[in-house]
Amino acid sequence: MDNMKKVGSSSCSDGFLLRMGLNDNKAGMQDLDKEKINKIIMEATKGSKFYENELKKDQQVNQRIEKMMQLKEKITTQQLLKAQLQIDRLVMELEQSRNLSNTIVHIDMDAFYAAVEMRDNPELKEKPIAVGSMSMLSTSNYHARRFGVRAAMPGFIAKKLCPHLTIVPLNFEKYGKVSKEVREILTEYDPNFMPMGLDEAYLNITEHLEERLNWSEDKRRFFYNTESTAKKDKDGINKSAKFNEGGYSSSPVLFEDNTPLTDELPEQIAPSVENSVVFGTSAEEVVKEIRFRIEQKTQLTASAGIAPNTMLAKMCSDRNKPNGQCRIAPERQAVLDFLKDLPIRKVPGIGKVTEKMLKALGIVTCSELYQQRALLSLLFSEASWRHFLDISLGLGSTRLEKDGERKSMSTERTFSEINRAEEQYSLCRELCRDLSQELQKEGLKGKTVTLKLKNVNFEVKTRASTVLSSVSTEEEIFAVAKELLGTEIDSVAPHPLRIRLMGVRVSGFLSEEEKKYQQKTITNFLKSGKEIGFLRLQPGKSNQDYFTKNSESSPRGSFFDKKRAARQLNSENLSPNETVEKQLSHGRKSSSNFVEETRKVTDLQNSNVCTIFTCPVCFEEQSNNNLEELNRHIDECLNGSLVKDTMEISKNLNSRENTLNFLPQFKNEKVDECQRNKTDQLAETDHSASTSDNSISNSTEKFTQMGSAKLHREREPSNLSDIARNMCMKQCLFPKRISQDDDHFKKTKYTEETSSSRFFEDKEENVLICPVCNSEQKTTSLVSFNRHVDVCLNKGLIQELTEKNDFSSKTYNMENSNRVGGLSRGQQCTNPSQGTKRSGLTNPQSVSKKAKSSNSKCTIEMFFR
DNA sequence: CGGATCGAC
DNA sequence: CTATGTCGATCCG
Repeated sequence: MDNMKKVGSSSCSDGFLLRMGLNDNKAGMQDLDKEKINKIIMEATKGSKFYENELKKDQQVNQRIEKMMQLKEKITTQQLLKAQLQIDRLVMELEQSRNLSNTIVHIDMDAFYAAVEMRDNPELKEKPIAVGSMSMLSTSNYHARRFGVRAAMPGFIAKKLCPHLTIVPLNFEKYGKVSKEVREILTEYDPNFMPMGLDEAYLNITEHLEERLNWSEDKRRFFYNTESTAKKDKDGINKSAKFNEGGYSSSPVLFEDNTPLTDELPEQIAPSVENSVVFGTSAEEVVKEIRFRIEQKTQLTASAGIAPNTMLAKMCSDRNKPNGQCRIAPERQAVLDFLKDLPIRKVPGIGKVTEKMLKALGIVTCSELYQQRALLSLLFSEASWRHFLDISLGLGSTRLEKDGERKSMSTERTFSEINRAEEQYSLCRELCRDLSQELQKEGLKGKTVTLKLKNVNFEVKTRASTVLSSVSTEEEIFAVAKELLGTEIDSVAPHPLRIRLMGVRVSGFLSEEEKKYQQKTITNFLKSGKEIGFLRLQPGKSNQDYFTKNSESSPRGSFFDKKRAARQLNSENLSPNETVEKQLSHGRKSSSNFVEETRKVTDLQNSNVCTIFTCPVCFEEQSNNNLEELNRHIDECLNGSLVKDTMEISKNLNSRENTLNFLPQFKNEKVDECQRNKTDQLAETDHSASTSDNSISNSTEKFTQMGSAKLHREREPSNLSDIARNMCMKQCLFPKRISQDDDHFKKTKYTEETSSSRFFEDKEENVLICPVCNSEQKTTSLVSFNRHVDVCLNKGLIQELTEKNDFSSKTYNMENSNRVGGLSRGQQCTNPSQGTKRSGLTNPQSVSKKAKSSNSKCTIEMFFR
């Protein structure tokens, strides 16, 4: 039996192939090798529009990589060392927050759709099949995979790879049913389990495990589904066995992993009970039990991963696929061992592009990802490198977060070329109808409508438009989408728009809070600081113009200018009272809304309930009972005191730079901000860090608030941790030293002048803390201090730092700096944050980045958010 | 905000 | 005979 299993599993080339990701060798002779597969695919692909577009996209990625490499060239050893120090601090914090106390399970049904189809149609067993259409396959069975037939491959190409391939059309209804059956089982182990699509789910079985300890054997006993087995016997249990490929044992077709059930169970099986099996109390046993039950119930097999967090669990479930399971023990070292040689591509969230970019840096495995952390932090956005760091440390989410509110909803359709405008419009309407139905199911309304078009050359375009009141009905959505579509049609006129796909999306949903004050009292309206309908009131323009951003006004033009201009016009033409009323009336449906809003305003005036308004411009509370006064105040704010006021705020924010830059920024919103490259950001980092750490905290707090659309003005106390403070202090020292060495910093001279230098300027004698060894250094000159720092660095103290952190030095051998990889920036990691919750801002770079980005937007338009 | 891009399935 | 999907999230400018 044991033997058979082993033979079964090792001769099961499916499993092998899947695990390897590719089938390069050792496969049966009818299998195609990788080269041959690629050749066939290439022949089928070459010359197609699709392929040309793929090439184009590929080149874009290559350009990005090239850009990154250029940026990398500019990175100095010093920068790298500095980054290394910062990150290793962070690593220590992350280590401390590592949470291994949860047991997360990822369940993944094997070749789900294909397996269901095979189960329901015995004729398909043993044959290579795929589910989908000639245009696109959703999945394939393991037999077909030997020919290179994969999910997301068009059927006609699959046919070339495997002429005998049977393609079964999708039948979601059926899969949904099966999926439900599986979920019924899962919910017993974790009522809050998180399904991911029809064939995957995460469970947190921590609690179950605890309870289970006290369970009697009976509660852990499960019976073979004799009925089903009997049926299978008639139907052909052989087929079943074959379906499971490689002769996984007859009935429960499980446990081909190295701790076969049979080894553990004999004593546990109560001799009196035939046809049953008792599972133990360990996590592995629980998962075996789950898989056993799934198979008994659905005749389908699942793979599973057990680990301390979701990311690891997912990667784990991939390891012994199909019909296998794998566990990462809740120990730090076990996690690191698992990751050591794991290709980054296996990590959820790392896709084709990210893989390629990292590969250009010589990074293929997770441990390399760790080794290059300093470099990555200089080349990628903070969100990206933090995510990389989480990955390389094996950190991930330890709870199954309720999927937050959705942020968008969309629908799209591919079809054969449509080029008649009329048809395009009706298609568009259809999409809007579908979408609106879905939206209304969830009771959602959104303010942004996006139209997506793919032309016959596979080039994709999206065009969005944000309107002032949220939409959800077919008519409302279509009204916006129609405009967008019209603009696109016009833009290629007199040629027809030749498209093969159209999609419509709605986003910008109202939050719960917003939904409430959508019930609009003027008080909430003003306090919320939400848009006020200035735009609509500009004479000579139809409202329509404002609903699509295609009117002549430059899209990047100053919001403020528009708003103010409109506002001024209003003031001239309308009494203050009317102004507010008008502001409240929402464009398009103005007549009905207007009446309604007017009534509300009147109500408001007649009531004494709300006597305090927050001015949306200056944020001062206005305790005016009457709207006239309020309007007058707003007018004043907008016309006169605005600039002054804002500058005061700016000063309050305690950033010299802000104040200095405010005016130019105000006049010309297109600050050089956007053009800064990553290296500039370094300068920025140093710069902000060079002010006192107090000011950093304060301004950070402040900016954060500003951005958050909550219009508080109070100053929050600093809440940076001591560690972060410390880091900021260190930051103060390094910029100076780097600025002497690095051309780039010379360019941004103002940085030094405005802040950094004051640490040194008038003091011939300083006591400075060496950022490396932490000892106090009396220095008479920067040069001598820097010399000390150099010595420290060269001593390899960084290594010590790492080792203190007890980072497996085998696994992560961080040779200093010589490994300077370098890349370009721009790569974004788009993975949903799977990171564990971390407290606050602990990284100077992040501090400055936040402050900076908020800073750049610290114009009046901010107040209108 | 708008547009493009990435990744999951 | 042809023929390469749908969705949500994120990030930059």
